[in-house]
Amino acid sequence: MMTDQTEKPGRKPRIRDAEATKARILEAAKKEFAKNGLGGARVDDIAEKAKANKRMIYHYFESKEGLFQTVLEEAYLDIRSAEQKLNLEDLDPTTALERLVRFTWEYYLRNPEFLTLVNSENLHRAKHLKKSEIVKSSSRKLVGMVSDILERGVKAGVFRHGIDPVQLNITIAAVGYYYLTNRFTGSIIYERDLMAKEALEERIRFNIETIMHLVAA
Amino acid sequence: MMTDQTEKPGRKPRIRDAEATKARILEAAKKEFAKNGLGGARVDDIAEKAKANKRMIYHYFESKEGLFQTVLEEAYLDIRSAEQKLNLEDLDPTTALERLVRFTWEYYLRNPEFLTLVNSENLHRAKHLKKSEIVKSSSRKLVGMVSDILERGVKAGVFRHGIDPVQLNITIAAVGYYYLTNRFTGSIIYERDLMAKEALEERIRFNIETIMHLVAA
DNA sequence: CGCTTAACGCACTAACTAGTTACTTCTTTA
DNA sequence: TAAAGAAGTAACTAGTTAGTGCGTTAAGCG
Repeated sequence: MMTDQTEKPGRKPRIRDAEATKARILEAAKKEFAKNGLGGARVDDIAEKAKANKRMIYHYFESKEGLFQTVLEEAYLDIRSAEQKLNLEDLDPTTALERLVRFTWEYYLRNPEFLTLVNSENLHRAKHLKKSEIVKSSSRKLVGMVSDILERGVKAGVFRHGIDPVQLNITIAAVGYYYLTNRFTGSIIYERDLMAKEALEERIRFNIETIMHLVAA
Repeated sequence: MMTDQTEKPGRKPRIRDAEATKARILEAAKKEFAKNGLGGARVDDIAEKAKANKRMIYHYFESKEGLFQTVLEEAYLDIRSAEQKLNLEDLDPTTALERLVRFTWEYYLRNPEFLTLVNSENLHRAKHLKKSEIVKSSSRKLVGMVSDILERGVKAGVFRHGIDPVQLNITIAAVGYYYLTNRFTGSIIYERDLMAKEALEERIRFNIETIMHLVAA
């Protein structure tokens, strides 16, 4: 059936912008996947919230899983690129390490979707991330950064010798990640509001202490 | 329609055992929820794997969410009860703390469903756990245990003063939990098999070091 | 032994869900 | 300016899914 739209003066002509539509879909998808997981997210809801047609999702991303993979990859690239911008190599080792711990904490705090996306990906045994070569190479840089800080610290006599940069990296992530991803069950188990302003401040202080005691000479 | 079963000599009469059926359903549900999350798990699959009829799930647990809540509650009670059996109050503070760190790690390692169930519950903002009074009270005992170890350690001059037992508790959980729940993405990011025997041994050693340095006087 | 109660099972439904078909409409460029 | 191709849409399909209605069967008890 044909509708003669020139007859209706009130209708707005659709503005076409592939990149903008793609970006809206990705943003909506990130929120939905983070809120409900890969299995719980609904393609129809994502389309609606992106103010796009569902068909466009399949046009740009092939499938729901293809969309998830893109969302996940972008999330990893975002945190890795933010880490690069810290310029830790220009700071003395102690300051650099503290800054990384603080950054990691604040990134998780401001981007809680990242935590949920990673959890979702682990539920699926990382089958989407496996395919992403660029995420691997950007992660290598992060390990290199921490490795460099450790070496400089040992040379300066402020850090102890023999710490594995990968283990340290994991631990820096762990002390923030666990607290924040489990903030709901944690608030019940420990009977305090883990997301209260003072609680958050106390936690980052504690985390910095933990890491500093761990590396101290 | 009526089937005269006395005519068929080969058929085995169903053995009726409400408790056993309930237990089989719970066991199957734990596995399914852990594998696929609350949203991804299928009630039909749970029924099949429990060798029970789907109708029984609704008979005993009212709904899929009711079943999830029971599974989750049992999981928490199991770890809390295992912690109680450690008898940490009979050990000197340093040994007691190391034992708790090791126990937590090994529990997570042997019961990976626990990690996934907790993740799933946090995706749902802990709405099921909120209702469970018994989980709260058993968690209070855990914090009390750590609190006691810390106090004894300070008195004995081996631990430093002023450490918050809740923060310590969270950190002990964190360093194991993060590593294991993110073992799939972690193995890609850090380009090593995090679940290899030596990797696991290295990690528990590192975690004990982390906690010991943190509390050391 | 017969009766009640609780365990159990089949077959169904109403709502949902990922993905598709078959179009229309806008934009660019030869 | 016309044609081609890309962006966008609505309605549909085939398969799933949580939850139920209702009948059957075993076990315990007076």
